[in-house]
Amino acid sequence: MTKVERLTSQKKIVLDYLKSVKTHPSVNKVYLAVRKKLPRISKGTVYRILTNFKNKGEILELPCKECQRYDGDISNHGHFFCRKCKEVFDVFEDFKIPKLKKIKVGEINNYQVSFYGTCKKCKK
Amino acid sequence: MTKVERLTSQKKIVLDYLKSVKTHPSVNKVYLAVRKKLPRISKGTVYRILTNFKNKGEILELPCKECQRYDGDISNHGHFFCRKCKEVFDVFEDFKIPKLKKIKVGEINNYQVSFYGTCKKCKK
DNA sequence: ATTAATGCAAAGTTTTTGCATCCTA
DNA sequence: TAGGATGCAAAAACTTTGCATTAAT
Repeated sequence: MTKVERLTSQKKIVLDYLKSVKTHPSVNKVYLAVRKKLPRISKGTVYRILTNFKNKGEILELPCKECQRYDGDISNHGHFFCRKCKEVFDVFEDFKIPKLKKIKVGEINNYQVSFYGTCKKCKK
Repeated sequence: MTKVERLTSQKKIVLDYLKSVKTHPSVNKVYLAVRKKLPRISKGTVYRILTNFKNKGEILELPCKECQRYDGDISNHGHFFCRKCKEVFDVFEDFKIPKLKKIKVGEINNYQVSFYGTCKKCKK
């Protein structure tokens, strides 16, 4: 028998919160916000729910603060992250990012394009 | 007197390693690799050196595994990360990523474009 | 000789996990 | 009422930091 996922009030409230907000909250921010409605929720649950929604593609995890991998090649190329095997591949296909040094929000030093999906090996 | 940075053998070997390799090693991978040449190097030093090179723009930190912020808006838009105030902004400017469902390395589910720089407020 | 950088170990932080209990389907 | 999800707390994992010592300039 295949496992059937349940919709709990914790999940509903976390998702409502994320969908209602225009900021990009951290795990802790989500925890603090949700706790106003569900004072007994635990951080472990918030972690589990966020991971769950992320895996289903209902929310995005942003590539920001701490990132665990480094690249000595700082030339202009993208990265492909395989969700299955966690491998990282370079992407040299050309994608046109406008050479805007300044966009509305501020001045750009550099940018990165990250692709997520399944690599050829895992696809088989 | 302004502080003058020194070039140590630890820094040289870490950078050589990152520039010589086509993979995207984690902090721990770097540590293990470099330790073959410098058996007494500590992990703390590797962290310090990687942060140092990253800040100088000599290496890239990739937006991969765990990232601390989430976005309930999964529509197609980019993000701008201010290096100063750590704020995150949405970027709705249009950048043309080819609608390739399959590129050489695998099948894409989604992608993100991340910009790094200084936001207007911090620029002043 | 100065003093920046390292190694070490301890402290701090973040994330995961085991398990009894709760509650959705 | 079966078993997926939670709350709690402990463990694991990851990162930073203080300080004595080393070594680049």
